Amino acid sequence: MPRHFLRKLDLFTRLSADDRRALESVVGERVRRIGAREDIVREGDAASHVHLIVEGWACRYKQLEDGRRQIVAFFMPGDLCDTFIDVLREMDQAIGTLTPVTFAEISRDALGGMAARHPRILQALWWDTLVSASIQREWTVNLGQRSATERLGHLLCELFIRLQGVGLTEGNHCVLPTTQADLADAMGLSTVHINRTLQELRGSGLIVLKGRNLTIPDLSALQAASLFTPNYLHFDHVGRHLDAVEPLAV
Amino acid sequence: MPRHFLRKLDLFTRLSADDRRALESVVGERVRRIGAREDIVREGDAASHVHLIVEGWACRYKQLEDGRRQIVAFFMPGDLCDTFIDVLREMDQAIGTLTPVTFAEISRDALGGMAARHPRILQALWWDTLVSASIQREWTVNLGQRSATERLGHLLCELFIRLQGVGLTEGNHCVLPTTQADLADAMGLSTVHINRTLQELRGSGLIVLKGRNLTIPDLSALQAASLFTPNYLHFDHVGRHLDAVEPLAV
DNA sequence: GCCAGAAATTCACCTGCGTTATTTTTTATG
DNA sequence: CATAAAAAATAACGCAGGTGAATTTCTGGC
Repeated sequence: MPRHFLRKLDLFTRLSADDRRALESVVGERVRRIGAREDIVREGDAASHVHLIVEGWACRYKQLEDGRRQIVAFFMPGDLCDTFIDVLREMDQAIGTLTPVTFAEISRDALGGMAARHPRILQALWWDTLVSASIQREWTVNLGQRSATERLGHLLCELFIRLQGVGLTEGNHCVLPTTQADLADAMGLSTVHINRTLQELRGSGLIVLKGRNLTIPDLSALQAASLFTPNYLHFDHVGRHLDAVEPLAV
Repeated sequence: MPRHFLRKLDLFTRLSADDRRALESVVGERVRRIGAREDIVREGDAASHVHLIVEGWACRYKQLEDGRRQIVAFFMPGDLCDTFIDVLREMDQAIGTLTPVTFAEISRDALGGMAARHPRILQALWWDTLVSASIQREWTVNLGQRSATERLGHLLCELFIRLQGVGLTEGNHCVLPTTQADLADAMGLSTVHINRTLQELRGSGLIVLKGRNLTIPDLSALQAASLFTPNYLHFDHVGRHLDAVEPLAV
């Protein structure tokens, strides 16, 4: 069940069969499925559960009083939301779906218990949490300094490489299920300008985007154009590269 | 020595005298002082130490290849940088001083050992880490959605309340040691526009700023003008309010 | 109290992106 | 397959904030 999640943790550490079994059982306990454009967690909710995205995309967002919405993070299969959240009392932002989503709802006790019994899993959860924080910082850089083209290009690089990390790319191609309005809310740009910017990226041959199908013909070219460096994703902890990760047994 | 830090943790939990002594000894082990505009940590450094700001201000920043700089976080006395960082291999951003800074350099082993022996401290460190992450997310909202005036007002609210949390305000007044260029780099605006925006905030009576001296005559007015809500700082975990925190014994 | 460099301020002009509105295309749904 | 609703694309115009260049005001060191 937590196929993509296990694959992602593999980027960081080697989990034992026992670890894997424990994870699978905790994750399998309570799995739910909801439609697109619904909330998994609302602002102000008690911080009681951790959620693992099994299928589909979601986002963390904050809605301002006057309606403006900022997406502060995208969640894709394999992503854990609010891993160690139980220390805080209530959620300060909401988590909503962008597509229909299947997710596992994990109680703090179940997660804590497992972490206590499986130190490598605990270590991997920390890594995942720290990487999320690192991504958040990079978003700050992205919104603060980069032009619309660089900014959007940077996001596409990040999403593509993260999808690669959980095995959801095929060659230089992946599925990008967000609408242009979602991208706009994430990048602090208007939908009109997202559209213009996508045209520009298309025009310069850096991306091919038809419907939900994204192809990046030359990832390093897009990276260069977007001032993107992947170090902040910390995918290289154990000194392996993506290509070197053997396919995950399903 | 870690006076402000202890005071901040007090917002979250009640530490025992024993906890406090342990913290003090770990923090006192290696204290250094460096000048303004120097780096404490450079991008690419091994992630070996944790730093506690004892006096002065610093920031986490990232410099793009072409010279643009984004400040992604401000550090003030009592702030811990990269608490659980040892899981990651190398730093993806740098930490530099804005003023002369006194800081404690804590080895991962010393911190880990203490955390293992003092569960309440561990819990408090988690809280601190999660609050930092929450602040980072709010910065994303700030840069993505708010206008220059709201954005800067929001930052000033946050800094003021954080200073309050470590006992560095007097009434509605505090010291703001940043230059306008620093504020510009943090807010993704030009120095010229930061200047214009400060004038505007002054003109509407929301702030009084002379040199490093900042007064906020009516904090709730500034909050309202900036769409600021303090929930993301999670200062209310134990249900107490700032006013109710007794002065810290020094 | 003087001096140099840093910081703040001001000015004039410009551009990247926003806004509003309309049209076209795609995608769900009965 | 028809239809409605959502998403994408296009267009015209406006403004928030950027740029570059002076100028003035602070600040720290002697």
